[in-house]
Amino acid sequence: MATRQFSANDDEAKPTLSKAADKAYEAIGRLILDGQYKPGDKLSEEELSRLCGVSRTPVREALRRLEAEYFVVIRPNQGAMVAVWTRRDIEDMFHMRALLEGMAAARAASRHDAACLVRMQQCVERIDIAVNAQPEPNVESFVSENTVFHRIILDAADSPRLRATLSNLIAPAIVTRTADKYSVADLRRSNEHHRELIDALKNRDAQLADSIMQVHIRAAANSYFSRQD
Amino acid sequence: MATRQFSANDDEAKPTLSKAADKAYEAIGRLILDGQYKPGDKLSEEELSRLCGVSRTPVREALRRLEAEYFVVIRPNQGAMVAVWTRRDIEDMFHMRALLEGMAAARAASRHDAACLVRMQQCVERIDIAVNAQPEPNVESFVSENTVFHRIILDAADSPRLRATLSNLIAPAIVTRTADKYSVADLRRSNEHHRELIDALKNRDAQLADSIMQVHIRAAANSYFSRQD
DNA sequence: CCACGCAATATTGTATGCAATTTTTTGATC
DNA sequence: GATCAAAAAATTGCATACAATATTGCGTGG
Repeated sequence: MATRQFSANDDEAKPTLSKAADKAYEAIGRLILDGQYKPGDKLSEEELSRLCGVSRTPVREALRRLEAEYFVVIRPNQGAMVAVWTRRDIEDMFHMRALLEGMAAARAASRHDAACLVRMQQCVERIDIAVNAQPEPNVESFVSENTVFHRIILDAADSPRLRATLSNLIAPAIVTRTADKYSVADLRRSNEHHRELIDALKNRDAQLADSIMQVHIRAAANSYFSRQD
Repeated sequence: MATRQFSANDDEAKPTLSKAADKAYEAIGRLILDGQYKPGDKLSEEELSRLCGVSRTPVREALRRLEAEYFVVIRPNQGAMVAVWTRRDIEDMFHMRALLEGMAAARAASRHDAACLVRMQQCVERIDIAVNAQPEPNVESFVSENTVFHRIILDAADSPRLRATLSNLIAPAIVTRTADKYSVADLRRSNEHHRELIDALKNRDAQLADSIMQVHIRAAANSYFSRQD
């Protein structure tokens, strides 16, 4: 749909990434994630078009997409800059995610099929491996498997609108997550929530699935904020 | 921000609507709302650029914005078409609105100031007038005042992210509302909810405000679906 | 030395032309 | 007459040139 993970593959199989606008979107997103441009930095169209190897037209389109996903802020006649997220912005996004992913979980409870549960179970097992890796947890693997897990539920919810809305909230969250490390205890508890979720879905308990998911996201928010400030 | 109401004024005072892209956005939005293009219809860039009196470049930008707001669907290399909303799509949007506007109401409960309440009270009174108009309710006035009422709460919630996300869900709802008439009973009940909301906000009861708002939106959804299908 | 205004510069916004892809038409074959 | 292939037409995607707006630097006056 509208959101990509800057490297994870998309909905439909796309033969190539030939589209210049996609290339720009991908490249700019990566530049921001990698910290080449920091929050508040100006994003010059010409500069980006040189870096991306395409003209300004697709760069502009990419910037508009990134604006819709809260990665950049565009002011008329003044160009784009990397969005600055306050603590409250991030809190609000966690809060909204909690509500909407809770809704997704509730819907998934009544719509999922057996294949979903199997795939979710596999995710949980891979997350276990990532968490228990020595000498320290494999955070990268954790994050990617966690993303897949949530995506399975979102797909099972089978609501294009919910999916589109949530995508714009989840993508930014990935940024913040990959940036730092969670404690091992946090990671373990997170995966416990995943197990509970699978059980709730198995029992087709929509209300419970909703609640667990909300707790799950709120806990992630707490973990996120506990370490730094 | 990203969303406009196709005629209602925007956040900041803008001297003119000189921007070609804005003009295109406005014009195309209106063409869709007025039914000149119906759901599923192809939106040719060249045709639109002629109708809007601007070149294809700003038309393309306008179409991308409208895509973000679920008004149009764009398929790569195949252009844009007016989005087709299934009943389930609309239900889902009401559901998401209920959750997020509930969140907004809860936040507003702890943040609002006196001026907010006064303005909301004025809205409610104007809605009363619209509802009781003879020989039949003034639906247009009802819709516009209702929009203002909800906007006041959203502003009081003071969350840029919530505001941006909700804007994309509310704009489409306006389309569906203006299209048909609600019963007088529905309109009255809706305004009763508004009064209850003001009371809850006055008492700084976040939980209650949340619940009332959710009921309010759900009721609107029911009214919407009860008449046609 | 600072404030203000104006010119010079740089950047965004729009129009147009060309390339790439899709859609339609046409015609040949079964 | 139907089916498929290939060419022609139309449309989207991209690059470039130009116009409009904002920013910067300089000079003048206080």
